[in-house]
Amino acid sequence: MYPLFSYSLTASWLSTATSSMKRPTPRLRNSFSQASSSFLPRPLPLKLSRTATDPILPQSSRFETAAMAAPAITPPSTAIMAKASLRPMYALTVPRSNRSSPKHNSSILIMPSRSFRVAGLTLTGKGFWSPNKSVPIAPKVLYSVQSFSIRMQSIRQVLSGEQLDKPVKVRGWIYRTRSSGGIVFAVVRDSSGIIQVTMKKGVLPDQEFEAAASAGVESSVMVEGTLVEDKRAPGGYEVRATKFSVIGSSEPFPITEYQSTELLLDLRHLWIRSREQTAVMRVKDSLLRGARGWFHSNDYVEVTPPIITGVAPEDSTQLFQLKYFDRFAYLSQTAQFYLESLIFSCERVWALTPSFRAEKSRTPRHLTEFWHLEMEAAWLDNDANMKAQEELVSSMLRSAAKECPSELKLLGREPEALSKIEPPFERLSYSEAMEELRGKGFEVSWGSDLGAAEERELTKDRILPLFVVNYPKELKPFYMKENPDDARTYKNSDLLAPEGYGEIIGGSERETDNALIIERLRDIGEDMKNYEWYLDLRKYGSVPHSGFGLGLDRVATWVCRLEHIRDAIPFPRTVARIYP
RNA sequence: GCCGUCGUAGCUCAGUCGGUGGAGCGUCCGCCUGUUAAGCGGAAGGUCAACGGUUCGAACCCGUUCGACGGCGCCA
Repeated sequence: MYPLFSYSLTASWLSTATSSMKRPTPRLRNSFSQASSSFLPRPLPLKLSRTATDPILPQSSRFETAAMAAPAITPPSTAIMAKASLRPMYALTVPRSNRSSPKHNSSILIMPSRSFRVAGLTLTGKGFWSPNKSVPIAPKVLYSVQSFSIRMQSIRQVLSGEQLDKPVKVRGWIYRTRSSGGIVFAVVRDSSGIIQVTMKKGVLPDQEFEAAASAGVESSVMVEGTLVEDKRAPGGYEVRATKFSVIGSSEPFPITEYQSTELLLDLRHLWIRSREQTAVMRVKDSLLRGARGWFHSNDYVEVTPPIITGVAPEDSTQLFQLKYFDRFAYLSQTAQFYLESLIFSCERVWALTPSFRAEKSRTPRHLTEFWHLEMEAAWLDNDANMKAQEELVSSMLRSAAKECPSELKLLGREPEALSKIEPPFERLSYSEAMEELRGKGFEVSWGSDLGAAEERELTKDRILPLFVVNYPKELKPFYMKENPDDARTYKNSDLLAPEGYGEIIGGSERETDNALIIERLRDIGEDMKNYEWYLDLRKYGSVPHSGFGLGLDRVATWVCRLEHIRDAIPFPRTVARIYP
């Protein structure tokens, strides 16, 4: 999928253009808003070197291609985008350099959308841009884009209505068709949305009409036509086609309106085209960007721990074993120990890795392969650890709410409500949680774990996530730090998502006393040899430190209001399924 | 590891006191110039998960196997 506007080079020119222009034309506004204001204008050195017909430009057009060289010219005043052949192109109109030199009128700089490299410089006349002569800013667009062809647009862009009653061109996949004799309605989707395309017999060539009438669901198509407002069209806009072509025809699509869970899982590679699944992927992408942003602005270093390991940090029955040459290795179920060893240099680290659990879990909350977002920081106690967690989570939510409002609405989640989930989250001690549950008629006693039913009860009516802190030692792993206020418990916390979605983060301050760690390892019958390197970390300048692991797919399940975690990941891996 | 449900057309399902298998959607053909999961008419499409047993006769009763799904525990 081509982005509508390209990035850095375009941005640098456009930012300059914006600042020096009095009235940007409406069609350019989007590009300007994407231009980075911090990007300093850079003069582009250009020199014409030869004349050629560029194969990606219309055959009839003859252009001068330019090679990069000194000298420099100033940036253009106006940018327009052109579509040439099948590849979207970007054109920057350079104003006349001076009135006495009409040769330089209507000059265009063209670059392919996905490349930052300049593909060619075109001029109506021959000549060089002078190194010292600055090009005056023109008050209006000097070159009309119409002489190229209609630009390709994303459906989201088309639905903005900017091109109302004007020619538009979209491409995508047929989402649904309906026909009625001389008229065919095709709903076309692309990665950004759906729009109805209407084809009337006689308006477009018969051959193209027939192609539209017989094109099956999921055929990839390219359509040219006029964008009109029409209340009868879903979404309020439709494209009245004047040109229609099937790029890739589709056999009868196996997913119809009636679908069983089993079928959708077997046809996962096709089902992920659905609007819901697309929305989930976009939301997840945005959550991740929010997380990255938070880590970056808090001086965390993103590191890359191994996936193949030789040591089992927790109960080894949960590990996937694999043949590793002449011995065995395991797929990592947490990067924690590796992150702990990295804090002695980087101090604050985080990593996003797949984690693997060979548990035969059959629940809506478990995958055997999931995306684990883990953090570890030196000089951090568990209170600060929890503050980091709530800040991180709310940054992720803010990001999704800001970047994916329509996707969230499609999934039944109000973006405004999501962005209101801000720190502090409520903290409930394990003991308090047990009290509360007993008050609600649960038969639990101190020392029993919080099951799915208990977690649901604690969070079903909440809007904000809930921290449950200081669990009994028996319920948690050996590496956690003892709670000085209550030696029966650890300095740890679980973060439970609201609305009954359950645990999304497990975190703790780490034990720094090797004697205690060794004692606990002996108690659970671990082979000390496997932990030598881990114990080393406490021997050489140990520091108090904490960290946590967040289940990215679980967060996405909650944010997207999904019933099952497997819909939060494109190709779920569960006990029963590794296909497709 | 534990508890539960299901397997009939490409898809979703109905069908059984045991007697030669049905609908809707999809596909194909025909009609329809404003459809909204369009409508109307017609056609094709099935080793009733597999194997074994009971019976004159099994999609249906019994057994075994395979596959899938719902949930618990474990965790993120």
